[in-house]
Amino acid sequence: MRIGELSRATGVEVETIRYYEKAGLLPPPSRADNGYRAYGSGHLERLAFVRHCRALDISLADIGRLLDFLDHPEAACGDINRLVDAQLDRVRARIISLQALERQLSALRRHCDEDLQVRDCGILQELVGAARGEACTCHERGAPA
Amino acid sequence: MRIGELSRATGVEVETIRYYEKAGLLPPPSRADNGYRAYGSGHLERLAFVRHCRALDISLADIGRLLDFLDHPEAACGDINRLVDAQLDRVRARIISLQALERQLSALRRHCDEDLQVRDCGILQELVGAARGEACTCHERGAPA
DNA sequence: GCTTGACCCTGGAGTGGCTACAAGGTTTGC
DNA sequence: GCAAACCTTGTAGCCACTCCAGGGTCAAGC
Ligand SMILES: [Zn+2]
Ligand SMILES: [Zn+2]
Ligand SMILES: [Zn+2]
Ligand SMILES: [Zn+2]
Repeated sequence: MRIGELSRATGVEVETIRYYEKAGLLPPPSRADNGYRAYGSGHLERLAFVRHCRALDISLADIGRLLDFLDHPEAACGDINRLVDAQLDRVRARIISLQALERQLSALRRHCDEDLQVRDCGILQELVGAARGEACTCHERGAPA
Repeated sequence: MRIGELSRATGVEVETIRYYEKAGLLPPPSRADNGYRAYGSGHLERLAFVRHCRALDISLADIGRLLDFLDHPEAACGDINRLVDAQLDRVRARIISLQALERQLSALRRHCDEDLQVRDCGILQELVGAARGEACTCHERGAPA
């Protein structure tokens, strides 16, 4: 299988496949006489695994760790659980901070309905006022996430 | 005001302030004889505005647009409303995709409770099976967002 | 035999929003 | 007189790609 076929079989762009190889997530395939990469079904399965984990927003570093586990089936699996737990914690924290953000943006949006001059726009007035510190705590301590 | 004082007054790191200047969000301040940047209260207010918008996760490019509006108070404000609407849409879409992700990760997490050998870990088995296409659609069409 | 187009290769640059140096100059306090 | 704390510029790194330049390879069609 050449890289274009692997790309079509998995829906992963050719450049991304080469990037994963350079990042150590895909073992370097053998090469045809002309230098073209030649993949087998093991590569396809491994690439699908990587993409499935990426769809779960798992970082490439963590995917590398999971692949190491696959290569060491007799090890203890506790670190896998902890990896998934940490991922879940990150996702939940991000959801909470985005929900807070959504509330702030909704409130902001309600400050202007019509097509006014900028000087009269309630949104901009609110932003300027909040930045001055009136009723705003959000930018005193870092971004929401 | 020197850059360190502005940094302490706003809680924004010195490097970030210089970065904003290079990005065109802060006008270049005047310089003292020794070449040190010398800021006034206008800079402080503008920097606070930038940080407040960043806390709302507005991109630097959009913040630049908002600053342009501040400099043109007689323009129509419709684009401001649209900018905030687009930001809200992005945040809401991201929340929905992260909630889907949270459900998937929670379901995944339930596949292993104990400290087993990797070969028996339900999480890893589930990941491998899903990557093979058993009951998985997530990686067929791009990442969740 | 010659062209066209699809495919492949490597290596480097760009994205956003910072952060972290390196290598120097300046000021402040003791 | 000297160290610590400040300032300057410029560059490189982070993540996970994405795109491009500048080439090589190969099959089909004329
Ligand atoms: Zn999947
Ligand atoms: Zn308005
Ligand atoms: Zn704020
Ligand atoms: Zn387990």
